[in-house]
Amino acid sequence: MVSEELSTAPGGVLPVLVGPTASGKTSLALALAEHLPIEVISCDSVQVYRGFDIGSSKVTAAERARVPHHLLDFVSPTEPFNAGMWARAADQAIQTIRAAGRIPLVVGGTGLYLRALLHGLAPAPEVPEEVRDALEKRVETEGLGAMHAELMEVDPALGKRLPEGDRQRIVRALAVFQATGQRLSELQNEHRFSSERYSSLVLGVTRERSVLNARINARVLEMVDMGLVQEVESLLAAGIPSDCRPMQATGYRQVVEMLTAAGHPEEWVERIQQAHRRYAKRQMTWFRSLEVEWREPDDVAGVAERIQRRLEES
RNA sequence: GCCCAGGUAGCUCAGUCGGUAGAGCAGGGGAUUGAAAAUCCCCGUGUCGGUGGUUCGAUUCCGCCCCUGGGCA
Repeated sequence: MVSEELSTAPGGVLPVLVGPTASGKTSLALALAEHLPIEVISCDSVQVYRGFDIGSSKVTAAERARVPHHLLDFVSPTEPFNAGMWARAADQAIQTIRAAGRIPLVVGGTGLYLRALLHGLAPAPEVPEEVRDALEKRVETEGLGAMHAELMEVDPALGKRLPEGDRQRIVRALAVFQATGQRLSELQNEHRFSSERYSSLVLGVTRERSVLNARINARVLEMVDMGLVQEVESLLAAGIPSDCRPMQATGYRQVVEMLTAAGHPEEWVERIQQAHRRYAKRQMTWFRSLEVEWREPDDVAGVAERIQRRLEES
């Protein structure tokens, strides 16, 4: 429940590269390394986990040998992890890279993590798992409606804002109140992502929707060829529970369902492709709300120059 | 060739006792404050197969034609 606040603002411009899944971020980042002394900080909520490689399109060992990557494989799949922890780890990585005289480049598509890094999070604590588990049980026995009603009692502002179906946020808000006696809405209102923790340059790449969809479909097929199912099977065999965080992620969840389905798991590949397409759509919603400077995915020289120029300005 | 059942949204279908239509899925948009690849919210005009007829009015009733599936020859 201890939380160092995310408030320090280290100097220097922080370049960031965003884009939906399969848009070509990784190749662009790798190519950029030919022009600039960059090290990549992965901003990805699944790639942080050890063993979740194929399904999360993690860069290969060979690629990592070419360009140093940070914040990959540093969390155990069963360990609690969250945006605040990621942002703190990213702060560290940025410092380390800068201390070595190199350029940190944040690359990824996890909107909340990026926001947490650039603007911090409300001074709300992490809540003990037990508190949340207890609330989850109550959702099962008493129903979500009752939980929402309770939230209306303790934190009406947030209760009004949250739809009755938003189980995750309702539980979170109640958990914060139980653990600290503070209303999450008040903590959030003080914060509002108003401060800039870094002066950043956010560049983005994407593709026309139909092209992106085709790339996503192809990439999922590649994952299957590379052994996505075997990856999941061996993780499960190694004792990683099927209900842990990363097993809920796009693609992994569908494979788990396919492996455990009693009926006929037909068309599971299509379902994974569809899940990724939908994910890309949600990612785009994050990026549209950011101030993103959009670039062509193959414009390596142009992007390198833009980053260079911005770093010199500061 | 004859008989039957269908032809309505991208798909599967519902429906209109005659007043030009709506669900699921697909798809799209949005939200997002320590689970975020998570969790949630919103969005349904389409020659109702074609064409004639009856009618003030036809996607709906009638005739013919076309297409699909099934049955009989």
